[in-house]
Amino acid sequence: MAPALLGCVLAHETADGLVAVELTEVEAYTGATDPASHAYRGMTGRNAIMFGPPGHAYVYFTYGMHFCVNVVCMPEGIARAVLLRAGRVTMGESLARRRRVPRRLADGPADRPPPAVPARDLARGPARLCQALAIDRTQNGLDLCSAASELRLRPAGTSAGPVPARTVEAGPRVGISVAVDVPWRFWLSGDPTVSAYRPAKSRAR
DNA sequence: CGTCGGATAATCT
DNA sequence: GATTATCCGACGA
Repeated sequence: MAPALLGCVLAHETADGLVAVELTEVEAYTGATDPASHAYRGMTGRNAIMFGPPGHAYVYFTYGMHFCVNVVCMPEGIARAVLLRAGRVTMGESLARRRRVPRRLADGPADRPPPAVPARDLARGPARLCQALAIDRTQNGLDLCSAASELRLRPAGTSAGPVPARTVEAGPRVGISVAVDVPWRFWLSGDPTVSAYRPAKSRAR
């Protein structure tokens, strides 16, 4: 499922408008067989959506300030999902840019405005992807395959043409402290929107 | 360019 | 009480 999601488009339609992101980087989490998965030790309040029907959004809050979104991808009862790690904004770029709020809000009046965010960085990383698309707890559990849903996933390629041929690479997942060698991170080879963060948290002390 | 510390709170043990 | 599927700004090369 995970590499198959590369090139697919996730779109969120809100009162502010529409933002769409073409997925360029994902990670697979296989629940009961994966020590790094939120569902490894069974169902909890947070991960319940992972145990539900496929095609739904599993959104979680982490590090006290960030949201990340997954696509549930196995039948009801089997908790497996794909984390959406990065993408390229294809629609609503100005809206996505407006949603990126600078971290320092309490600056003196003489301060210059913060530098503009490069377009390639708007959805580069799982929390930034959610920020560009305005995804938070409100979207947890939504059916991504329903035409009536505000948050929709559509297949790769467009009505104007087929899926462009691209190379997929695989490697270890990011930011986890167990199962660090399992190569379940997938990305489009050479794509500039793929996240380039340190492979593991340097919290050794 | 790379590396590092800090922010910040829900979730789980 | 510890950990966390992260990001940003500062600093040094």
